[in-house]
Amino acid sequence: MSTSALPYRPHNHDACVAQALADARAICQQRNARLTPTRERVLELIWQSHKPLGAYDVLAVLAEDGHNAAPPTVYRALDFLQQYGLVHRIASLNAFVGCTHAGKHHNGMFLICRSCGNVLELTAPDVAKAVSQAASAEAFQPEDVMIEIAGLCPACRANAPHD
Amino acid sequence: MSTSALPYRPHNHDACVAQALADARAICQQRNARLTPTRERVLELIWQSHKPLGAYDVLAVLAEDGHNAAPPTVYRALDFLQQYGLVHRIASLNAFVGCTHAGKHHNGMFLICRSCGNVLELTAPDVAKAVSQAASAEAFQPEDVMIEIAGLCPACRANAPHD
DNA sequence: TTTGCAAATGTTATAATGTTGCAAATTTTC
DNA sequence: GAAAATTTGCAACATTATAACATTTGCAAA
Ligand SMILES: [Zn+2]
Ligand SMILES: [Zn+2]
Ligand SMILES: [Zn+2]
Ligand SMILES: [Zn+2]
Repeated sequence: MSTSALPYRPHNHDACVAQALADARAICQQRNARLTPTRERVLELIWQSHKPLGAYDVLAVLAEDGHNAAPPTVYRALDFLQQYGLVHRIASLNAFVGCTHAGKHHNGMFLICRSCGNVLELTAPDVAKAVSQAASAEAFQPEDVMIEIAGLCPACRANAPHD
Repeated sequence: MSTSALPYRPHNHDACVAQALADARAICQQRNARLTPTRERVLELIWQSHKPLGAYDVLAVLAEDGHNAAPPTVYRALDFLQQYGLVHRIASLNAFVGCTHAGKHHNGMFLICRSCGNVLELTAPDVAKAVSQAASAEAFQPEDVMIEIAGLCPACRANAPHD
């Protein structure tokens, strides 16, 4: 069962999603935030795909669910999930992925495979430090750091070595 | 004269634009690319504003020029300018800025002030190295690195210290 | 000069992404 | 239970970007 869209590293993705949802519930409870059914469903949908999911992709699945939702429903849910660090928006793709470090204070850095579309979120302290120093050197006060790297993942490199 | 929209650091912005255009002409000639009037005008408009300019902002100015352009005209010009490294697209803003390192091989890193809207492009070798190492550690082959940092520029920090 | 081709532009329509505003429903608080 | 706050439903709209095809332009070979 599961892993129809082969993720970046093989694993039981159903368990992966279930864990993410459990974490999300815990985080929201701790912070007195309401993980309503719609919000939870949106989070689940985003997690089920390791590939970034667009807002209108989410909307389409909600429609299949029988949920007669309009764009604001999805965008509001996504805003909420972002606010609580449960999903990230990938600006270069206009799409969203589940945060793999939810709850922890972190600045994600995303490796986006241009071939298979999978995305891996990393926390790279060296990168964060270098970015912070570069900003400081300009007396700039960073608040939101966005790092998105498009390229080829290991699997796709192996499949197409001469590119 | 000029500098109606105060840039990040004070300077004669007309000269700044003129230099950028001269550089662009040289780069295009060297690479046998045609910097046509529309392309050059779009580049000029983008340079005239230190703040990122949206495609439809460009379109509006072209209309004022009397140039009855449609969206594809602008997007094509922008594609061309990006391809030759003359402008960058800021994904988090859906907008474009002139490249301050045109011709040189570089990966821009952008400091975007959320208060005044100005953008500073840096080349930070330490950041580039750290990113490259982090990607290597995942056996990922980076091709396009996007770093956009939203925050407060020095001037705006000074104006609103307690935020 | 003319002809032929590729690159660039014009034109129309449409797709994709994201927002505003307000009313109704739900949940929380008192 | 009533009042207040949060969340959702809904309709319209705004912004950003692309597709498809016709036309023009720049350039070079015949
Ligand atoms: Zn994260
Ligand atoms: Zn891949
Ligand atoms: Zn640049
Ligand atoms: Zn500023």
